[in-house]
Amino acid sequence: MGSGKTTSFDIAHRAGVSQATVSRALRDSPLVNPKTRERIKRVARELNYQVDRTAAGLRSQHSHTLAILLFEDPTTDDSQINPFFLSMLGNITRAAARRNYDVLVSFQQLSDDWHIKYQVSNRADGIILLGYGDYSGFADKVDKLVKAKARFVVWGATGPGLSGQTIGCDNASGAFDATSHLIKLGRKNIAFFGGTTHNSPEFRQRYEGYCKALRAAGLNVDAGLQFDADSQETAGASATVSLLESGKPFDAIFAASDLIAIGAIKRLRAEGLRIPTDVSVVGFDNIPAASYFNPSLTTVHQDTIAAGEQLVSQLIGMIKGEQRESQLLQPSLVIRGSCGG
Amino acid sequence: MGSGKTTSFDIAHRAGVSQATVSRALRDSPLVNPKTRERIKRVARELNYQVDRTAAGLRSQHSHTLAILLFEDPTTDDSQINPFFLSMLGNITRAAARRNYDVLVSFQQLSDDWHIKYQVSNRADGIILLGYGDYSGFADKVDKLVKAKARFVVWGATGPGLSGQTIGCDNASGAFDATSHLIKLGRKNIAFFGGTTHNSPEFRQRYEGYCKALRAAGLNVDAGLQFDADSQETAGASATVSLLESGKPFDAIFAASDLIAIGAIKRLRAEGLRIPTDVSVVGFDNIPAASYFNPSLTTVHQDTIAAGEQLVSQLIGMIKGEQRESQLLQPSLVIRGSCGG
DNA sequence: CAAGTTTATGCAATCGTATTCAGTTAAATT
DNA sequence: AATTTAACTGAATACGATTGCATAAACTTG
Repeated sequence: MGSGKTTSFDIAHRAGVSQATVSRALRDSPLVNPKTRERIKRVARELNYQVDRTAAGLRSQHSHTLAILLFEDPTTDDSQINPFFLSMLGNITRAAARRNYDVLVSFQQLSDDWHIKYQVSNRADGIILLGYGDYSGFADKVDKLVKAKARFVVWGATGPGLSGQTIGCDNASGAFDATSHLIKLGRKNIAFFGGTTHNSPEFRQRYEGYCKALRAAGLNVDAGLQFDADSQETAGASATVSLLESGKPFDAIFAASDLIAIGAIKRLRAEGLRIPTDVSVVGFDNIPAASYFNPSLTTVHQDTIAAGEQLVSQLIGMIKGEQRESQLLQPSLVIRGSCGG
Repeated sequence: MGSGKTTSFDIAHRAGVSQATVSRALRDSPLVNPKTRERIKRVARELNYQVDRTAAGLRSQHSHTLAILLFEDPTTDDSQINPFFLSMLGNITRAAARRNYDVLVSFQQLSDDWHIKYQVSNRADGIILLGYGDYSGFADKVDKLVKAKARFVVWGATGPGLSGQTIGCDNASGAFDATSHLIKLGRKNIAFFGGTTHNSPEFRQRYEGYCKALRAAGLNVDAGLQFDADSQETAGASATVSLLESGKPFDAIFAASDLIAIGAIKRLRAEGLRIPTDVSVVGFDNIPAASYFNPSLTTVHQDTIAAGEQLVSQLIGMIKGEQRESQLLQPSLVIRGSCGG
């Protein structure tokens, strides 16, 4: 008669069966007679009963929950979050929902002890790691995850020594296509904006794709045309300044992210250069703003819906004990106004 | 000597105390001797021990988790999620993280039994409801939440009969400012895009602010200049078509969302009209794309960082048993290119 | 019809922590 | 010195499900 919450005991009593049978019935166990099951379910519905997921989780040792860990550029502080990852986040959540998994979202600084926090504290059955940025020290922690037998998938590149499952887009191929397109348009001096050293493996792969395209067309790779930039808009602006100051001739820029491209275009405009007449620009990611920008931005599209779907299905597969291989998604070039032609 | 996970018993044994003391020490209870506490904490660290949140939650009956329920326009299916809400989502998560709360994200169709699902199943201590869209039947479910004594806050307007705590921006005031600005620029025939009837209370409030501004300037409110539109870009396009077909003269549009505004501008352009020379357009939300759009979009800015902060602090306050009042955030007009002047 | 199977069900033991209640010292008070 | 008080600690239990094991009834089968 307690005013407490309804438990499986209450509904067991009401249905004239044991609590164990209630538990089984609600989970559609074949062990319980169909008629009994229906009766139990009806009573449960009448009492607005819902299984206490905490208790269930404790007993069964899994939470039916996936954790998304989004690693932020520590530099970014209070500014808005990279729209590309927000979009990923949304699509992952949807994909998880389709499979009846809940999603726990968490922003992390790379310095944190995230590798312990979720692996052990039983909040999630598996982890999805998302993020650009400086991955130094990242591999170590991922290794700890592996050793702890945590289930997780990483979005991004399969870095050196990065064990575990990875879902990523074929950055090199996307960059190759983008650069080749610029070459096809007759551009000869194509600059690359995006870090190659301390930055993310994604950016490095994009640089490699860029180099490959140049070589494939018989053009020289001029290291002096590569400028560091993290994924922010401001980085695009400063890279542009560096480029201009270098005095090198250039007629195109391939930026490792849309935000970099946008930052660059704004800066170029401020200097009186016309896009795409004087300079062709191509970005990467195809964030929503890319199509709204003026000029609309030619960019490499990553299918975040497919990516979310893949990440989730991969991770859930691993949770269920299946053996899975890393996957590479094929990006596609979206041609818009910023490159001319 | 089980190979199982480390529990509080393991560390109790290792530290030569009881499990109860371990539990207390790790939670900084004043009941345990400082020296003992330090020793316990050290052992815990050595063993990489983390409290099992599931077990803790079961025992203490709270999860230290907030759930975000994002209500989607059922029309939207697989398209991308409204960037405004993605941004809210990000900022809420950050605000929650600052207070050491985890965040559970869930997309819901309004038809679902969400009102039961989270209220009872103990997944979250409190709920944040987000979403535009048709709120019919929404109030009922919110009432059920209230009756079930669920802790929750709603983002949006305090609708009729919408009990419970609400955090929202002052839509009427934002709309008033936006419309007044258009009037100040000399526009006389200002259309309004956004539903007034079956749509969200937010949109209705924005319409009211629009009307108020017209009246305050001694202008007529012409009901024929109001066109229904949900928050999507396509809706903006179709509203534009309707407006053009109506044959009414117009020199400005106030759209209830940025996406509507963008859809409208694209359509107007396709018809050969110049923005802002022929038609001034103002939006609402200040999504990232607004500043990138061509022409850059004049819009009403909602501070999503402050909103996230408010929602979380309010909700956690309620969870802790404090009495809280609904809050109204002040939006601000961001003047850009699309309105001229 | 006896023996073996299948089908449904209940009992009771977990899962790992938080917390109540009852000590056991050591310090303070009279 | 006797007694109260304060400061810690531990044993035991509760949280609400899941699940291995035992068992009874119903059903096959030779």
